Amino acid sequence: MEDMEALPVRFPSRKHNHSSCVNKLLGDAEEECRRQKLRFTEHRRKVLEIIASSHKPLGAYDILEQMNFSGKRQAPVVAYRALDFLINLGLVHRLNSLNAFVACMAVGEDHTAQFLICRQCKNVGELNSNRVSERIEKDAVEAGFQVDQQLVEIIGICYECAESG
Amino acid sequence: MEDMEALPVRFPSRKHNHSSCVNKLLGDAEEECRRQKLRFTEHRRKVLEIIASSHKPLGAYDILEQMNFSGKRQAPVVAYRALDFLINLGLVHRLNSLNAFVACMAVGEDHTAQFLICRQCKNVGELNSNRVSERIEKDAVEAGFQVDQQLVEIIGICYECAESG
DNA sequence: CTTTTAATGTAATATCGTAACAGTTTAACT
DNA sequence: AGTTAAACTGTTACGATATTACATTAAAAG
Repeated sequence: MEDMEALPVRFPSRKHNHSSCVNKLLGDAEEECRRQKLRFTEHRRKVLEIIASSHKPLGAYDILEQMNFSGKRQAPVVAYRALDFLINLGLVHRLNSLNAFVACMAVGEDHTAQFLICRQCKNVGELNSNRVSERIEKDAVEAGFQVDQQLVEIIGICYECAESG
Repeated sequence: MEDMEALPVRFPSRKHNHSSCVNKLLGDAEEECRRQKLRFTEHRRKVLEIIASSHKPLGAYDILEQMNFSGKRQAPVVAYRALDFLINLGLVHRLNSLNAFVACMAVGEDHTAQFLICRQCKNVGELNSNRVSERIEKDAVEAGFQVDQQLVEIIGICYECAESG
């Protein structure tokens, strides 16, 4: 029997409002940190802001470049530390096929992120399909494997790029 | 409706015969190269041999270390060139979450490799489930995304490790 | 207000991967 | 066979990604 629930797909449209989605994410971060009694420091805020301002995946060194407030270049470890923090909070995802990072588009929804990576426009969306994650879980278990973590990255062409040739 | 076909799972048992699976793979490689009129050179053979002799993923530099025949250290690019070749032939897979490489366990079967990575024994198996790949394909298409390539890595605990505590 | 925990600054280094280019081998074609 | 084109190799250098280690400072807890 097919599961007919709607797919919670999120792919960034070309014309959506960036600043509002950045603000939303920063708000979520603050709230989450308050709840968990974690510190939302300047570095962490800045890194989240940088990542959220792009739906294209950014490398750690790209992020680092944009952290030159006060003209001072930060050491790599600064970016990596903030990224680790944000990833643990579920606010940022790492794309293993690209060694790059994107903001989460479904904060707080307890999803198993599957990523849609457009190889033309480089935008990244999330296909958070329970059907996919359950299928993986079931088949792995059937194979005698106990699943802790799933990593699904789907490379192809997004709707808008397909449209425009 | 569920698809009831058997899962073609392959997870290396602790007691399987390595040398026979290495030989099989080398044989497949030779045959495939003959068919496609490609050259199965010394480097390529050696790299395949090294990878096939381990079901644990090996980094490019691990492989390189084992290429010291004639006491001479090879340059990294030597390993990467051979790896590219073997990957294109479908004889070797790259694990993006580990920056490492494993031998294919289903040569010539036209599969969309999904990897089972045991975080205890570090062995890697293939769960080549059409149900999974079709589910991903369908849901992505439904989301307006045209899939070129799937990358699925499943991290957890294998059967044998679960058994032995 | 002191103790402890968490975060930062800084330098060095490890790990992974590629570019560029000259030289050599192999295959293909007269 | 001799010539040409394509593929592979050797070598150097470098670029990109990520972590370790340790001293210092800031924040929270008691």
